[in-house]
Amino acid sequence: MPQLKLEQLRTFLAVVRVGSINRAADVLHLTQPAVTSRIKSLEETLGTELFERTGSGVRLTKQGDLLVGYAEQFRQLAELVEENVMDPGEVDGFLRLGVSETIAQSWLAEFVSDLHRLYPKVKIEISVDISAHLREGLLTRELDLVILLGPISDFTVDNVELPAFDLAWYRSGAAGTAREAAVDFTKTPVITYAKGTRPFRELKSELFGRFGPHVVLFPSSSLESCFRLVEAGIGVAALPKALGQRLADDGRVQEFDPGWLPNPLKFTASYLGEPKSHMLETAAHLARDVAQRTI
Amino acid sequence: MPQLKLEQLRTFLAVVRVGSINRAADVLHLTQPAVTSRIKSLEETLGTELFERTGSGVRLTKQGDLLVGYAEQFRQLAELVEENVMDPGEVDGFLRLGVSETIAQSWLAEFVSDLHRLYPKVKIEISVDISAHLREGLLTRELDLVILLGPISDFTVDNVELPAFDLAWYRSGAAGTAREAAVDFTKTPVITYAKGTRPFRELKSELFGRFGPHVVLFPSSSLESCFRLVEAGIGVAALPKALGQRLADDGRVQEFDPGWLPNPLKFTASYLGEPKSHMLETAAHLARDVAQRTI
DNA sequence: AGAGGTTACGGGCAGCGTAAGGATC
DNA sequence: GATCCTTACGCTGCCCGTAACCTCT
Repeated sequence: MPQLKLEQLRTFLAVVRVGSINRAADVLHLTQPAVTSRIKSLEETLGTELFERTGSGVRLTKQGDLLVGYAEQFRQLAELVEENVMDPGEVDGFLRLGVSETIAQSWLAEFVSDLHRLYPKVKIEISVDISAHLREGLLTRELDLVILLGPISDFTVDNVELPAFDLAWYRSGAAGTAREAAVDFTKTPVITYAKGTRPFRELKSELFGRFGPHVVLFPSSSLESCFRLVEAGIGVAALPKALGQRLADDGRVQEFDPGWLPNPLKFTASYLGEPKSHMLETAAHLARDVAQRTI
Repeated sequence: MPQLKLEQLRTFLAVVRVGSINRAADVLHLTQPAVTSRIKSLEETLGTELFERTGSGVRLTKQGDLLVGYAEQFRQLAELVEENVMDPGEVDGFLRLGVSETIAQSWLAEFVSDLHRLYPKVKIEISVDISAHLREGLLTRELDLVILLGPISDFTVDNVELPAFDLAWYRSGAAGTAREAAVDFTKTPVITYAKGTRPFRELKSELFGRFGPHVVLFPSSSLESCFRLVEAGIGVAALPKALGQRLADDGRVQEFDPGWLPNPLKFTASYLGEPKSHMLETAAHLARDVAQRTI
């Protein structure tokens, strides 16, 4: 009785992609019975079973496998319409955005603001986490776009390179600190990014190479805390100039030059190439533009 | 807010094809406000005007013209799904069928029965009319499939040739009629198909050539009436053997051989090639199969 | 017992038809 | 005034979420 609906096909593809009705429901922001119902009604209009219901999850039947190809083509076509005839202001959907804290502290607000202006109907969900978790989230399709210490070396992922964050060494700006006193890295704790992050690993390796294993590292999962610790004179830190400059101007911390610096932090905006989404591409490039404008 | 829907695109294409919301409503079996509403909602989801509303009808805007191409592709894709993954028993829709009376009197019932068995969910609407009107109906898209004295020489039309109806001469079977008496075509009225039909024209031309302008023709728009008139002894007629045989067997009419016969009646099952419809193709070929089986 | 899927049921909303209201020729 | 499209409005039916149930590991 009913006709084929694009919504059914999109739902079908989501289920195929994640291999489970339950997880598809999450991705689609629906309850699980709703997804079941959509699939059932699709099966009814086609007069065919699309999935075998096994005990643990679903598996495509022969007919279902056949439909996947057509459904993908429908998707592509809808994508083309969105790109070429649809007013971007009318594009609707969700964008689950994951960002590193460095980004959150610098130009995230401006990026989200611009993105919202371009796609006012798109709901943006923001998660701040370390790059390793963001990478995981992207690959398991829990996130759509991640801005992290990239690139992600996976052929399913497209990476847009963002301008790097130059680092600088900071120590307390308190009056008691002699401005010219040299910092002894074997005695002063070095505050840095959380364990498990690339900057942590690189800095640790660099410090070991230069000063031996006796350096003391205070990793912190909060950038804000890092600056607080530096300000309080607990230790020194190599942190993004883009974030430290303001505090240095206020005299709360001061920059110093021990003669070497960790590498700049190279971020990428990364997203899955399949299924192709023009909005995601645009958003990733918008991130680059905003970053260039801001840094 | 809403997503693109195939139904909207189908409606859009129908409006584009017939150039009017009113006529599209007829074709789609909807009221005219319903079509307006669908188009408006499509325009809203795209954020673009698709039609310029002139006083008399609608005209495509630039954006609308752009969408037509994509909508056609959606249509084709949906068509492919119907052909390849959909159970024919689930195909839904309308089929406006136009047939000549000769067909209606012979194998129409069996054809419709078979068609309904193959596509149980398709609503079939039957019109019986002369071939000229059926041709007109097809070209104005008021009919989807016509079975008539074809073919229709128009490149937009696909014609499937059906087995021809052989004719035979019939006169009354009443006892009073001498079985061997020769028929005088200049004295006996010749009953035949309605004015404006091809058999009428051909027979008239043939009779004039053989017997001069003094022959008397009684055209009738009802085949059943033709046989009644013959049976009552009003005149003679060249009518399809497939229809006359039964009456001859009953002795109500009798076949005779004046030494010549009009050409057999060649029918075709004809339908518009665009938009492509697998169901229509199948139906046309089914008509041929049924006819071959029956005649 | 827990994870994954289906069934049952109530409520909200989209979309249809009827009817009335412009606009253009 | 006729034709064509839009707007207004009530109603129906679809589809979602909640909740309970089923079935495998």
